[in-house]
Amino acid sequence: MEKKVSIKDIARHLGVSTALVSYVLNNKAGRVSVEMAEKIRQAATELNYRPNLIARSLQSGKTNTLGLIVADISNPFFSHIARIVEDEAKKSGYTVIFGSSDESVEKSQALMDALLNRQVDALIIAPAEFTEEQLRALQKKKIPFVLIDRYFKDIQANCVRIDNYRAAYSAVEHLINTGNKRIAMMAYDTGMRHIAERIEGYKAALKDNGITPQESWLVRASYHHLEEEATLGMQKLLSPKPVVDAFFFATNSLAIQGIRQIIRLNIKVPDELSVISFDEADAFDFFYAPITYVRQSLEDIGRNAVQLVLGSIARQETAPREVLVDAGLIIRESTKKQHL
Amino acid sequence: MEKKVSIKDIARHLGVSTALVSYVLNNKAGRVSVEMAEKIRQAATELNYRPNLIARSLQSGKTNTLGLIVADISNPFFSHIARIVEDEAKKSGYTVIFGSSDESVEKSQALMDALLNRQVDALIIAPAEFTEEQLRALQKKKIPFVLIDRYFKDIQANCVRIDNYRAAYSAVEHLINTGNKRIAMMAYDTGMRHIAERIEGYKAALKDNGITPQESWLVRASYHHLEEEATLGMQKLLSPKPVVDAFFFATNSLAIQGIRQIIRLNIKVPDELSVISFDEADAFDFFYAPITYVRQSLEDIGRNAVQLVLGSIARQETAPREVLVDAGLIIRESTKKQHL
DNA sequence: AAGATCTGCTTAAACGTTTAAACAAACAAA
DNA sequence: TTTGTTTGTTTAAACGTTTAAGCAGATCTT
Repeated sequence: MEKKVSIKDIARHLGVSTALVSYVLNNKAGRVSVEMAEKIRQAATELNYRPNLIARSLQSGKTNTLGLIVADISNPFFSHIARIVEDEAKKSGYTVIFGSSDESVEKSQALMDALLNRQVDALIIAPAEFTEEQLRALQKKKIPFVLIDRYFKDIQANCVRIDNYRAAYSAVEHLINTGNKRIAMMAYDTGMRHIAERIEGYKAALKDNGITPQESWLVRASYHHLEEEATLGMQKLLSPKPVVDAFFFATNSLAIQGIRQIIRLNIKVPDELSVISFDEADAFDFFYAPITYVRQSLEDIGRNAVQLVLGSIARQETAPREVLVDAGLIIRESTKKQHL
Repeated sequence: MEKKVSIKDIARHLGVSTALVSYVLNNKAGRVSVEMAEKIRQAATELNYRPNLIARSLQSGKTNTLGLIVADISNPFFSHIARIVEDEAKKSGYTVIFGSSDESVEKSQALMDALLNRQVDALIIAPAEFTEEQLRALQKKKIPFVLIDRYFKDIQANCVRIDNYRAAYSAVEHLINTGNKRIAMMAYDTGMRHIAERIEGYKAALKDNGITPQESWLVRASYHHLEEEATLGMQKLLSPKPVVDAFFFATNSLAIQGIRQIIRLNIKVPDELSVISFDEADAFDFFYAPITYVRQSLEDIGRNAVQLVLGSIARQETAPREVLVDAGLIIRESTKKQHL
């Protein structure tokens, strides 16, 4: 690593003070002569000066960096958001450091520590379960942050999300309207509110249509043993022949696993089983009966999250804002029963 | 943002010097009394001291941060690598800042500047086309970096990749062995070497088997107009009926677009058309004829990249190393012609 | 008893910026 | 002419660390 050019080098090179150089290079040159300014700028390019943002940050207390905490950056849902966040942040001169919590309290804590030690100006977080305390700690330290996708009942914080209850309700309603009665749902085995509300929406839609939700219809799978538990759960309801008319998946990762089973068991969609999922996936288009899904605008989520949190930074303290983004049902073959 | 606790605060609190506190907290305590050390450590936890890594970095000249530059973090290929890189880096106490170059020379340059200004210790780069100069600049500045996935003929640098020629060759060979003669290929419209070598491998395999590659069989699509150009290119060869027996896609993003067309045109795979792609995708499993693909281990790529670049940091200057990771053909339905 | 060594701690400089305050010279106002 | 203001620049401190060097006091050597 070659010796880097600092403001000091420019100053020495021109025989002036570092202060002057700094003023010019930051355009805070209220009272610098035009000639001097020109000379300094020229020397800067000549010597190929690059500001050391670390030094700047130490002095200013701002890093112009956002920390992004998601469950798993390799999950397309989150990586897509990451890209939006990146672009939106860049517009305001911010850089993004990311980390995957792996839905673990400990990793989440470690991540936050690492990001905060690096003095990120704010955090964008898709929080893992049982991390309320960590969020409260952020609030106590007055670190601006915004939650995305997930949220907690007893945490008042900036949050960008959809109305999960309503989205799930309409999805299930659609299943009912297309002639399904025995409707199963697969959800993560978690108490997280976004999932809980999807389940509530599912149950409410059933009840409101005179269907009594059966406990056995609700398949739970844990994040860390998704494949096994999803497989097992699906088999119970689908093998040898489906005992339900339809399946509603609470996330796309669950749907991917679930549909793998549907393929393996050679169940005909939608005739033997209607299918609906949350979120998008290329895979949904490639299935012979393209999957109907609840679309949430990741663009809206990412953009609003950045806006919100940059706002919080700018005007110091603000009452937490909650942004609800739209979610819509994209209806396709997987919910079109032939006999209708 | 509440006042943060610094080493100075601990020192004042105990009436000792900051040096002593620093020595203890860094376990460089060769000559500190046990009682004092204990007192300091206790005060540190009591006051909830968190080291300011920015300050540490300024002093040490190391940020323990890696910059990751990919074409698009929302592309599963890259986001998967990002996750591996993240995990592998964390093992050595490193954090990752990422950015998407969007296959643009300018964005790539801007990204590098941004990352270097933030004093990242090294870069992991999937370089965009025509960025050779940028890489040479890095070499001149002696910034450690490692290329992944892509590489240049005239740049001697650390690099982790597969043997693209050979991988493509075997893929096409497989198509030939399963009875295909007129074999088309879709590739990005780029001179990038990894793509060029895949094309060479494709042509060589044809020639070696007595098939003369037709120029019209090679469909080119640009990154920025992928959808239109891929659509158009596919239609020329497939509509109204396929004039080729098989299609070989140079990347999974190309395959996704291509297969969309195959679905739209209702072409039967593999009977009317065999299909093979590079890289994995959930979508490949969901197609009625699961897609045969060339698998490269993203784990190997990510892990080796981090190892290589951390090695470069540690032992200052090293001759560039090139790591070839394995690639294997995963054979499935999309290349199993019925009449064989 | 005098020097040498060890022990436990402090001093102070450095990393590369920013920025309030000071200052000298030039100019304007009275 | 004196006083005041403006202009262009410098000084110096600060941000939170690390770390070489220094320095007393205690302990060991001979």
